[in-house]
Amino acid sequence: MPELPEVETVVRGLRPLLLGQRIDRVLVRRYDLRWPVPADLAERLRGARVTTLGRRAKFGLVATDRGDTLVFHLGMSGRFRLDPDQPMAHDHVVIETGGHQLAFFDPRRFGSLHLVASDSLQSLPLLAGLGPEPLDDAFDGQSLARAAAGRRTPIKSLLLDQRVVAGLGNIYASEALFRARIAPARKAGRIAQARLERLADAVKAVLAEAIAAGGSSLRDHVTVSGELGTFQHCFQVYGRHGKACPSCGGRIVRLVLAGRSTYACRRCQR
DNA sequence: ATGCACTCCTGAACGC
DNA sequence: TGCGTTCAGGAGTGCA
Repeated sequence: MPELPEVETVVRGLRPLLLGQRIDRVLVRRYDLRWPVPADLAERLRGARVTTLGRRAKFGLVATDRGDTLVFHLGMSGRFRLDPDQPMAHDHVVIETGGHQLAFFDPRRFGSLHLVASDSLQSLPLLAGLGPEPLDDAFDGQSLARAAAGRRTPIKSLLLDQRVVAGLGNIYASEALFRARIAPARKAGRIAQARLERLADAVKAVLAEAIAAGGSSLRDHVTVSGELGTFQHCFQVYGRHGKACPSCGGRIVRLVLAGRSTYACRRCQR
């Protein structure tokens, strides 16, 4: 589920629930997520008031008036469940606030929860190495060209490198390359600047559209309230191998790059 | 330095 | 129905 548009959707869903609320209680059921949950997470959050909610790449940021920020990552299967009817096996952390219960649910436990000082988020190594936000001006054809220079890695793999652009994942990398008409296996360093500019524009466009649609829902709910994002209906290539290219009618193919499924139209993308 | 296979974990979907 | 296999939206680690 969660790439940048899905995390943005989750943050927007959490904002009205959490903003200005006092955290009454935090229950940690499992500490062994992708990274260990801080042993003092519950006591440091208890009694704190939520001041802002934001996002950096695929990380959600929940700042409190105690000077700490809760940093969450949803991994592959993470979700927040609002006021669950019944506790589920993978509700690893439960936050009680404003009369609501919010469960961090993550079967595969590839997600994580950190608590860091708000004035030095960079002290968290996971955040320190991130590249520009794709929707910011700092990310454009030029920054992409600098990152691609001399690199023999497939352009699709480069797009997944969070140091190059922070927040793209497997779905939107394929979709952006289709829009830019660039073959995903093409060596990054051998793509003309003009085409990289088109690619940067495509990245921005597909992410903006996906956010507007509430993200994509494949197997999971995206939004906190349990509604489904709808952008999966807009996929032009992702998961559509064997189906017709929406542009030329040719067959969409599936290939594997650096171990990740990749989808493309061989005729449209060069 | 670079590129990539492997790894963590669980569950769903598929083939026989 | 049941069982084994494959795959999944992430990303750090270690190896060649």
